[in-house]
Amino acid sequence: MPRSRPSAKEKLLDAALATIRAKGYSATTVDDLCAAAGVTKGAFFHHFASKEALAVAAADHWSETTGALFAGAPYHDHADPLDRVLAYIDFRGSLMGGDPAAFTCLVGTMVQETYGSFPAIREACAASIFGHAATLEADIAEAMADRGIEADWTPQSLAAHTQAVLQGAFILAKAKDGPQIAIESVRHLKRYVTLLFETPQSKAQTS
Amino acid sequence: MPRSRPSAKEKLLDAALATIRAKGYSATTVDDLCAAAGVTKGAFFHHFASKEALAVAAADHWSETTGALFAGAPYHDHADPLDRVLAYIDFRGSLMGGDPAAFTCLVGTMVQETYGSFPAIREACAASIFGHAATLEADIAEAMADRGIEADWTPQSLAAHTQAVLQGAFILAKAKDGPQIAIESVRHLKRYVTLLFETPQSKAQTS
DNA sequence: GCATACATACCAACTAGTCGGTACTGTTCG
DNA sequence: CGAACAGTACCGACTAGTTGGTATGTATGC
Repeated sequence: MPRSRPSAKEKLLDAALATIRAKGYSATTVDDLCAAAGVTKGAFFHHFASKEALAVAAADHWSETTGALFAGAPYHDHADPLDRVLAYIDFRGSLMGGDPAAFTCLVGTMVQETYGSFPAIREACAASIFGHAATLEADIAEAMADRGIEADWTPQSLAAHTQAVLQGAFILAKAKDGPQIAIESVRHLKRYVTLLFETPQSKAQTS
Repeated sequence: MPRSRPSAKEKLLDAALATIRAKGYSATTVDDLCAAAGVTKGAFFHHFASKEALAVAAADHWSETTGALFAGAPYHDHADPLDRVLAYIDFRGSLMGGDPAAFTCLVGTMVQETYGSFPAIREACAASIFGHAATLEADIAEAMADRGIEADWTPQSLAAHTQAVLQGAFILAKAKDGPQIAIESVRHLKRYVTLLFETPQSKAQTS
């Protein structure tokens, strides 16, 4: 792993995370990124074939960065799988504070702007979101098995739902320009998961 | 109400809803909007002082359009307030189909791109989202009173949470480029609300 | 000497916004 | 009545600045 001083490529990727989270993909110019990274345009197009290619690389970089954060987070330490899921939700809530640009999701922001126009970016964002969701499925499945729950929903669908709540919470936080409303939605999510696993036989069915 | 043939202003606002939902705010150019509306640039800047001003007007137009849609929707007809809330959620799910650009939310998309750079747009989007959420609060409060529920959450917070789930569901739908995943999140939301009002004394507390 | 990693100068296309002008719709006044 | 006037809606060529991307040069390490 060559990590002497950060190369132009690494600086550009880090700058992309910060800048695109704050301004969005379309409004972020190549010059913005070069200025934020402290490199020149030549360096940019030496490492990335296009602005679109940088966005794909940034989504992958985001997956790696956040993947490492969650892999090392303490919520995995609980013995009970349901406790791990609930602690994951708490952990997500604990990350919410300060400026929305600092705690919201790069790929959720990017996919909104690009899904119709840049399929490659959309796919990279989808891979990031659902790849992360997949890390929850085993714990959810184990918790269901533990408690003998037979439901009309799957671990995959509940994992996806947690990401929907988080992404939606980020939008509300941006609209309100503060984290409080997002934290409240995360509380609702925790309450939902708690109720799901409390309710005997999962008698709550939906149409 | 002068509604002979649609004026340039109306055509531009309608074009803005469609185009910005598909491409985002920053990637939508004034020329795009003029072409989609079939008017010239002169007409655009005759009616709107700037692109930003159009976005604010478009958010307001969105509020009116969707406000009328929901005001006239059949979910209000249920006698029981909880049934009204659940029918609202079903109604939201029933709107999800086809291309994401056709059923996702303009203001949720716009606020993501603009919250840090265009405060006026952010405020218009926030007003739209939370104004809509507020239309649910009375039914939720009534349902709580009906069932004697004393909870550590408020009607306002549950109403906001429904919007978070919907906004997040839209993001997942865009990432997957299809409505199915969003519909599943809406089912989870309905299950949550059902469980909340089934659980006696709302014994599920969160930290 | 040769690939990699940058830097500098540059360009064609596009961008939001401007500006002088036209067409139409009433209103006023002789 | 009808001519003069006024206000609004709209047109489309234009511009100054920005955009993503390119062409070319150079420094460094193997």
